[in-house]
Amino acid sequence: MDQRIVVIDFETTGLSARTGDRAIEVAAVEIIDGQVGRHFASLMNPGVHVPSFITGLTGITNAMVRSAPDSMAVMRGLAQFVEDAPLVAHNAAFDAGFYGHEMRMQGIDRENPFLCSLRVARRIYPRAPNHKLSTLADYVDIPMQGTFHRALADADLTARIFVTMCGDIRARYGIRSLSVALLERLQSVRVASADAWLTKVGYEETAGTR
DNA sequence: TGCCAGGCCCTCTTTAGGGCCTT
Repeated sequence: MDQRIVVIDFETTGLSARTGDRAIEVAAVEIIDGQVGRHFASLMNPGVHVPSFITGLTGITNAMVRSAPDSMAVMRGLAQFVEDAPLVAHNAAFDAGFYGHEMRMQGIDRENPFLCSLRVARRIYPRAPNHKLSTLADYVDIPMQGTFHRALADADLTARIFVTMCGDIRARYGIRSLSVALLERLQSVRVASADAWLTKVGYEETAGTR
């Protein structure tokens, strides 16, 4: 894939922006020419309390958030880093919800398309024990660098898993031009028929170059 | 008062239910 894409991960106060939860940390990692490149990462202060459960899960404390830049500054920096790139997240519905919510709260108009590494993984690695980020890292033999449930470590790991998945798709099915559009199509193919669909796509691409 | 996320995905389905995944 020669298009610049950006992997994004939020740490938040809970599971839903709609019920008042807010982002407290964000990281974005770019992928260019199939290689992991620059990153953007920051804690952010939305002015809300961090629940003890979240501190236990992430290690992010109320003191850390209070001394962080406010949400406006961080989301502006994130918008500059992301630009108009397609975004990738593990369980994208979650991160897309917070991305849209936090951008709107700061008056920033962004409509980046999202790809879901979880949905792709379910189709490419149907035999994995499960499709949690940590399990997938073990399954494709990628070591974690950093701490789970911190934004930069999770985004970087997601980026390296995504690059590996794209490489496996190319190698397994003979697909050379692995575009964002093709991955969006793959996400909508039923899990049970993804293997046959990718085989067909690879065959058609090979036939088209003869 | 009682409840409190929500989209994806499979199956003992489709007039539904429950597990998976994210924090």
